Amino acid sequence: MKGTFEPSLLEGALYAEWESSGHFAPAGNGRPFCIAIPPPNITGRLHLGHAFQHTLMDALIRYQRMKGRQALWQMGTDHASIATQMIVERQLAADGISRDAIGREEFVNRVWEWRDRSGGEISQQLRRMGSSLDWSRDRFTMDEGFCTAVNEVFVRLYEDGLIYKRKRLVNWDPVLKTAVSDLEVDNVDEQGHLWRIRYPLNGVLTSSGADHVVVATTRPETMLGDTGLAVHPDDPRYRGLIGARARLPLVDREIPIVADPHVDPEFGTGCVKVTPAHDFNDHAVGERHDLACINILNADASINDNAPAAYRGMDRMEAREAVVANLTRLDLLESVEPHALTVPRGDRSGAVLEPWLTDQWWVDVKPLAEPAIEAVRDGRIRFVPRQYENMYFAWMRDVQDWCISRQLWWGHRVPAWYDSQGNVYVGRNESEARNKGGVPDGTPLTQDADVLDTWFSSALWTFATLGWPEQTRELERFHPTDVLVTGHDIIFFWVARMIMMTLRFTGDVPFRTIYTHGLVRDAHGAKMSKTKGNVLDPLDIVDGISLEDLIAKRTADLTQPQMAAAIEAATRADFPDGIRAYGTDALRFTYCALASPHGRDVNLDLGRIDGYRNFCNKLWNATKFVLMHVDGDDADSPAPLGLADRWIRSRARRLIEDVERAIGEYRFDLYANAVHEFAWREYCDWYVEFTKPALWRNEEDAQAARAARRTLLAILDVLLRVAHPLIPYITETLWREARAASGQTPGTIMLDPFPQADDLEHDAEAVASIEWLKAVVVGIRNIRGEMGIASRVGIDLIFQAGDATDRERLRTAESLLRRMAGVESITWLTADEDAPPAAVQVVGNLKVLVPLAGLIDIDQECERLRKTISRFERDLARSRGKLGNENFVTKAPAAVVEKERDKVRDLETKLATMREQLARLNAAP
RNA sequence: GGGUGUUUAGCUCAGUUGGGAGAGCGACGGCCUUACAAGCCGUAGGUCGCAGGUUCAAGCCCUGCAACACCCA
Repeated sequence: MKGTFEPSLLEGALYAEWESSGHFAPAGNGRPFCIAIPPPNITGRLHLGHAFQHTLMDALIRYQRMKGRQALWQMGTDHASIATQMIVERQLAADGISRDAIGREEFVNRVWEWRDRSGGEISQQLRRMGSSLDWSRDRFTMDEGFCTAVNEVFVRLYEDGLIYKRKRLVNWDPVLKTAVSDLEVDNVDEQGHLWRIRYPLNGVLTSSGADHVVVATTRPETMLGDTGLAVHPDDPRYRGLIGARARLPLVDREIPIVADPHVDPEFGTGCVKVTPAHDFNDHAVGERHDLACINILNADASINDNAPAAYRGMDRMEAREAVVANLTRLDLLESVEPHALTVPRGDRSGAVLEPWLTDQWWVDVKPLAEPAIEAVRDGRIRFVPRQYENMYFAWMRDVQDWCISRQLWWGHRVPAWYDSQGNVYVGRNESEARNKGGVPDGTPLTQDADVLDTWFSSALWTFATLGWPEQTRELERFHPTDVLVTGHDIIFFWVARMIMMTLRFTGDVPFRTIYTHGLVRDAHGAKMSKTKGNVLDPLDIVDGISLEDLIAKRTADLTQPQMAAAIEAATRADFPDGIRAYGTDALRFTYCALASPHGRDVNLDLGRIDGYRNFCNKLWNATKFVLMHVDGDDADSPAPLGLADRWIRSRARRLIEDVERAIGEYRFDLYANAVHEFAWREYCDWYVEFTKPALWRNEEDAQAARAARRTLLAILDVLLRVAHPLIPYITETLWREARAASGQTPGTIMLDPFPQADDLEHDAEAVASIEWLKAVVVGIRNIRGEMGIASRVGIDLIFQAGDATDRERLRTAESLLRRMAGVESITWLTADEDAPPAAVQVVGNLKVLVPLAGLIDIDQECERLRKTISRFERDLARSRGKLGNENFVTKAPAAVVEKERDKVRDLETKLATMREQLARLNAAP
């Protein structure tokens, strides 16, 4: 094995080979295991959040594949109706083309062209992350089969009365000129104003004798559509006015004053204007009191002809100024003051949304929600972590009807047709609609112009990707899928709707477990956004990027170009040297290590990635070491295992057990930590060092050397396979080298069985002996470190006291001890023999003495001893205190009490030894 | 306003039916020890947000408060 660890040299070629060999497709006869990828939008590039999610899914898939299951990771992409249409429109606009100019058909063609270009980029990024997706089954939410599924679902829900068309208030985006669902509304706290306006009364006076009432509003322009005033029925200020009439200023319309218990007497003056056509609450009030509903807005939120001529054609904000100016002129404006309010904005366009009365298609969600709630309640679907279940229940219990039509061109067109009288015919296609409606062939029908909400199609994801509505083999085999890995931000958008639709149409759940992870944030915990200029492309971490390129990337195409300077400064501060090439494995390992059990957000810190890249390097070098010593002959010639060999096998067994448990609980952090800890702290730091004496004395003890070589190789093999789901590239590379070195023809680690704990025996005696040895070695190193004894200086070690076990352990481990602690000679004294002045460590009943002569400063050692003694004294006092407490002794479990007694005995022994040693040193010349 | 979560070492975070406070990074000191300086050896550092309560025993359970984050209205 040559060279150093260089991720870029091994990743690309390996993936291409895996893919072309067909290893990503499910194979074998094992129990099926399936994950459907949350389909990335075709709109853009993968971000760090995707990469995080895909790492976790790939780890699960690779693990299950190695466990022998038929593992399918279903690939696919989402057409992302609004987002995609916006992007393509923007690109056309840059060329001076408007969507209206080229027409619907041509526009949709352009989007398909764009999708064919852009979709490839996403797949390349997914491949670079090592994702073992089954590309041969790639799906798209607008491919032919998916369109069939969408129409099928629409028609069946319509026939069951769960889809209906109705004129209702919707959230209207006046920039995109489409309805959006409640979930697509961002409620943003903003600073605005509260205007108090006088509405003259018609023939009555208020209780205080005024000829008008004052109405407070944050949106004065909507008064053009007012059709009433409302007060609380118990509000004494207005009791006499209920049923009376007021005159609407500027419009000169007579409007009634009604009493409604939903009016908040505390807000403003306690008397509110009612605009049923432009406010959800007012709409409800209007319906309760039979008030007229006057729409004053056009689709672009300009004022329409239902308003007085003076305002027609004005934008709503312009109209607001005009209304306020005119009220002022008429002396009807009592006051205006700053006021904090919540403004509804479209999550895509950012535009202020208007409640607007339009014809839309709706899903009656309640009947779908009940079985979906039940599926989670009875445990057929499990959330990990658990707490998201509450959020899910809360939302589902109070779920509102879902507006699924969008006034867009890109998406699934609503499968409904109209004749010239406006009668509607719903069918899987035009001819079915015509037949079912009994419409003669000669009568022209026009299809509904609207498309469906993107989430309507993605709600069918798990079963439509497997072939539904046809009853395919894949559907039978892989559905329900096993686990959904997703962010908590789309539980309502997507997860809940998948559960509802899947239960309805397959009679089963879409998945058994929902693993929700947090969002990936930057190292400071800030949400990544293009506007803030703190986004990172996962591939820039994999491949590295220079500072200047990163700045250029972050400041390109900004919607707010004035931010460029600040973004550049922040980028320079965070990445003074740009980003080095960490490789995919290091990034993946970092993601797993940071995947917390609480599903909370992940702050991605380059320092962490750096550490895990070093870990990959460590694996590389460890393998290099092993292969330097291995020769193919060992494979078939067993040799009795030495102490260290038996110890590391016991440890490897525990590694497998720990990892199995961790992945079963979706504890990717524990998985990563277990691998890291074992590979570095046990295999490299101790076991590799233990083998060196044997390897170097090959001539004298060929058996021991062979046992060491075989164990080095066997455990490396286990380690690489255990780590493979996390870090696929380097493990595949090293595993092949290792297999080749032992004379085997390697296939792929991907399909090699995951190690089984039962193939490795636990040897309690070996573990105890090595733990003893480590305690002695660490004790000596501690003295070396604190006394500044260089490692090249050999030590003439003295053991004193101790028992037969200590002697036996020294006998079996002496050569290891000499090597690990730099020991020249070992002398064993009985407890009553005189030892020369020395620094001491106590291991059980055994004193480990490092003689001072020429090496150690007596005062320094005394100081060290005093420190240790006082620490032990504190511990001892606390333990004695506990044991002195009768309640503790009688009420605590016997095991706990006994443990405390052991501790006291141990501390007493150590303290006695150290005090004696201290006295001796103090007496020394 | 309602809900959920978080608060542990300088930083990022673990802490598994309540039983001796941990890791990584960073800091400090020492090492070019024949796999690895992307390394090796060692050291320091915490009133576990605050105040109560339950218990022989609380980072963990209960109550209240504070700060922060997110979801919903």
